[in-house]
Amino acid sequence: MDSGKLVTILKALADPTRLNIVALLNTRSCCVCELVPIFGISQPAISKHLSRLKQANLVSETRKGMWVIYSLNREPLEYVRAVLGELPDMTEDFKRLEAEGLLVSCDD
Amino acid sequence: MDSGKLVTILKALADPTRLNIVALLNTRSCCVCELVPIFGISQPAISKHLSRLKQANLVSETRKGMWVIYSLNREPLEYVRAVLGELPDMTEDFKRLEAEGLLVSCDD
DNA sequence: TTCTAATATAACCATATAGTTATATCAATA
DNA sequence: TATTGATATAACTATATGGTTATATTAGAA
Repeated sequence: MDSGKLVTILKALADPTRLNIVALLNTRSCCVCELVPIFGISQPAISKHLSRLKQANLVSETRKGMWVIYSLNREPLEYVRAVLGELPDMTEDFKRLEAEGLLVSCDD
Repeated sequence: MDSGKLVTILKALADPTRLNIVALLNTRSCCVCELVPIFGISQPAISKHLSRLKQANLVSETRKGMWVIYSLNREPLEYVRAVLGELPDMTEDFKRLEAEGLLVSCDD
């Protein structure tokens, strides 16, 4: 399990404002100036949220004249769904831990 | 979209240690004392992580003598997968926002 | 009952996060 | 070129987070 990539995406999603941005962008792409009045927080705050989403590859931007249009990338969402739907089998890790003496037995 | 419930689960998952605990518990249930040496952090740190997971209903505990055995609840994972797989249609919200004059048009 | 082992909670600390205001950047237009 | 409007970045602040050590709780064993 690529814990790092997954954590980046999960952290990006784990905020109500960003989650709602994702939902809005799922319906249609928006520019920054549209999102500002919707959420009632400052424009820099929205920009930072979008930057966080972009860093997780959850959104893409295209400049259109004065505006920057953000749109949703669904692949990271599908990645999360895939990993959570089929968590890795850690049996081998348990065996390795046992071999390393890291696995305490507690009679369960 | 119940943003609050989803955010609680996502925040609980958005940490490498907790994500790995979830993966381990997916393979088999563990007591706290097994997890401590695996992650190389203090017992209270593990307890706090488990408490965070429990608060999101991602794990259940049963006491077994001196030990507390933690096991994975898969329902919250399925909930996340379901929501991310079918994000709500926000078309009505866009209409409402437009009616409230909150939707700036930027010619896209 | 006393002692020991497993777990949870409290108090604390350093860093991350989400917001703010001020300012810089950049594209369109006068 | 100068100005304006949209967005990004910088600097800052308050709170949340993830770790620590110390201590309380709880169950079993002596």
